Amino acid sequence: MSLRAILLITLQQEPGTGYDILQRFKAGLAHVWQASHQQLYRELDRMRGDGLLTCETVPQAERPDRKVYHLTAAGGEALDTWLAEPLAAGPVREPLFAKFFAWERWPADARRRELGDLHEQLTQRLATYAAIEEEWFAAPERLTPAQRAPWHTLRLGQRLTQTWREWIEEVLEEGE
Amino acid sequence: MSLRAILLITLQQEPGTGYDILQRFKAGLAHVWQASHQQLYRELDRMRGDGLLTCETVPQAERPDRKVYHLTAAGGEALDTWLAEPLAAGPVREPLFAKFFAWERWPADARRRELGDLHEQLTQRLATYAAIEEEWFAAPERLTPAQRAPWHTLRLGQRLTQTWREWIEEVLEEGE
DNA sequence: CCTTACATGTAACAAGTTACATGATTAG
DNA sequence: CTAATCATGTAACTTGTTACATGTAAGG
Repeated sequence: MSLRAILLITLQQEPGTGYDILQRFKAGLAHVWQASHQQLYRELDRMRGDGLLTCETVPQAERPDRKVYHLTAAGGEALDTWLAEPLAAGPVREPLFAKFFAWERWPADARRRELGDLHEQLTQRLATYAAIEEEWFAAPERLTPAQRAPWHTLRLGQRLTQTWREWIEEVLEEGE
Repeated sequence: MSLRAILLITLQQEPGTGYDILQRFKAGLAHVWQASHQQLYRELDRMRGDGLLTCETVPQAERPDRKVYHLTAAGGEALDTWLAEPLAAGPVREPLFAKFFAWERWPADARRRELGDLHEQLTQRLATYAAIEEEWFAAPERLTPAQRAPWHTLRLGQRLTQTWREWIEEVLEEGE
């Protein structure tokens, strides 16, 4: 259901094609959601079949037709229903943690390399977050609540990433 | 591949049946991995088919036979291969964040209820973590590295949970 | 010449969920 | 009587990944 909800939210803000939505994901929702184009096209078609969306085909010269999807009234209701009911807690699945349970078999050099690489990725992610924050949320106190809401998600992303990074540093220090 | 790796690790520590593995998940691996019994039985059978496990059927009176799975040499190699290569970063998918991008449509009371419930769940989880820590890791400085490794995963779990909880408090405060 | 942007899809597979099914034993 | 523990599975479905497929136009 989550992908559906994401698509309902995206299309409620503005109608668009599968391709458009992918671009929006890359631009602003990347730290919130990722999906492949195959998933999008399949899901959009199903949602149309379920009456949540309508599809308007816009022919183009020398290019495939654009299929612009719009939210229907039923789609809006489905979104409101989803927003109203609390989300079920997802299952815990942390593959990296599994390696810690096979510590003796996990070669020390592979471990240092893997944790080091991860540390670097997290550092990079923090830089990306900082750039997004500077560009969009430079003055959070002057934003409306609705504008500040996405900023909150960014802030949590930052803090979780920092927490991870500190932890990696500690683990690496210990196995000096 | 991750479920496979988890099963290889679990069975490398000690052979067992699907049912045994589920119990072990509940006992000690719950903050690392969760899987349903259907997933286990299916995956164990496939792994046997791929030569990673052997299956010894132990008949029992008045109960279904126990199917005890053991790691084969190929299974050990598969595990070592998995440990040696770094994990690919998983995609980001945080359904709760999506609601923040539909802030105006998200009713304030539903929001407060959902965040409040989540806060409570996280508090409960922290209590569970604390109990596990007291029971198994009371004196971490006296543990061997291999024994301390699972403790690290618990520590990160604690800190991530705390980070989440603080963030929820801030969001709730703001929408007073 | 090569890559990126534009714009859509099919097919097969892997992973995970939900529902259904069986059947004895033990504890409350 | 009810629920939990032991112990296994099948079937249908949803979700997500990977590989394959097509074709133009613009920019370096």
